[in-house]
Amino acid sequence: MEAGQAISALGALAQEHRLQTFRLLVQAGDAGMPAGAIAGALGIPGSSLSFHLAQLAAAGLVTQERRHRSLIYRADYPAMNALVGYLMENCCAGQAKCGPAACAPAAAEKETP
Amino acid sequence: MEAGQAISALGALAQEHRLQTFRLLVQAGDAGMPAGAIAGALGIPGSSLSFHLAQLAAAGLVTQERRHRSLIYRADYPAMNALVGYLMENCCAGQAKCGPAACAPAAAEKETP
DNA sequence: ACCTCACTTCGATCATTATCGAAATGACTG
DNA sequence: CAGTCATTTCGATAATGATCGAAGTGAGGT
Repeated sequence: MEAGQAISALGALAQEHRLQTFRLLVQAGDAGMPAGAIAGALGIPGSSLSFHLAQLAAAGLVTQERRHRSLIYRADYPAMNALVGYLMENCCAGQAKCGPAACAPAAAEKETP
Repeated sequence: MEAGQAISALGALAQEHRLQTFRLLVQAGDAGMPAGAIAGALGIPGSSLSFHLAQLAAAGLVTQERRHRSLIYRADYPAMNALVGYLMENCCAGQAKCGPAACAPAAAEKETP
């Protein structure tokens, strides 16, 4: 992972509504959530949420897929794993038992072998 | 970890020079680095670095300790672990093999049993 | 006790970002 | 093929953050 990507991702998460959104999607797992449901859960107007979802998508943290009339958003687990891996890279000069994190729901495993 | 703390920490890391600083300290491990050495490594004026170090400290990501004439900064590993733990909380609705990350150099172990 | 050096605070300027309602888009449904 | 509904784009406003030089602070050395 490059520094610029990491900064984008961290900046995307450093905002109340976007962090809530991302955690919501992380916990939703493979099922994802439609934009409207997220807006409802956070209690913010759709236009505001759309702005935040665009930022998360630009940072590579979420993906979207059309499902009937709704757009389903999902957390991008490989991106999340890459981000924490970047933060902890060469941790403690490699001297200690520093385990990298890894999260992979069933359907995302293809991207993180 | 509370949401406000996580947002502070993510916001603190979402900046080129602060991210570089933090990663430098993560890799420096228990030894830490004096402010002047960091400023030299990044090529930025001391006043700018001081501003960024204050933000990292306010977010709880680094600690400082006086050592002779220098101030030694160190990454706060428990805070880092808590942050990634917060991001991955209840990941995938708990259905998958989601391992939390943990990094602890020798001298920091007391804080993460 | 003074002086020196490492670092921080101050003040001003510039740039980026969050917010929301209204209007537009575009894909499914009947 | 027209209507409807979920979502995005637009435009304007307000707030927050980054930058740097100069001046200040305070612990250590001599």
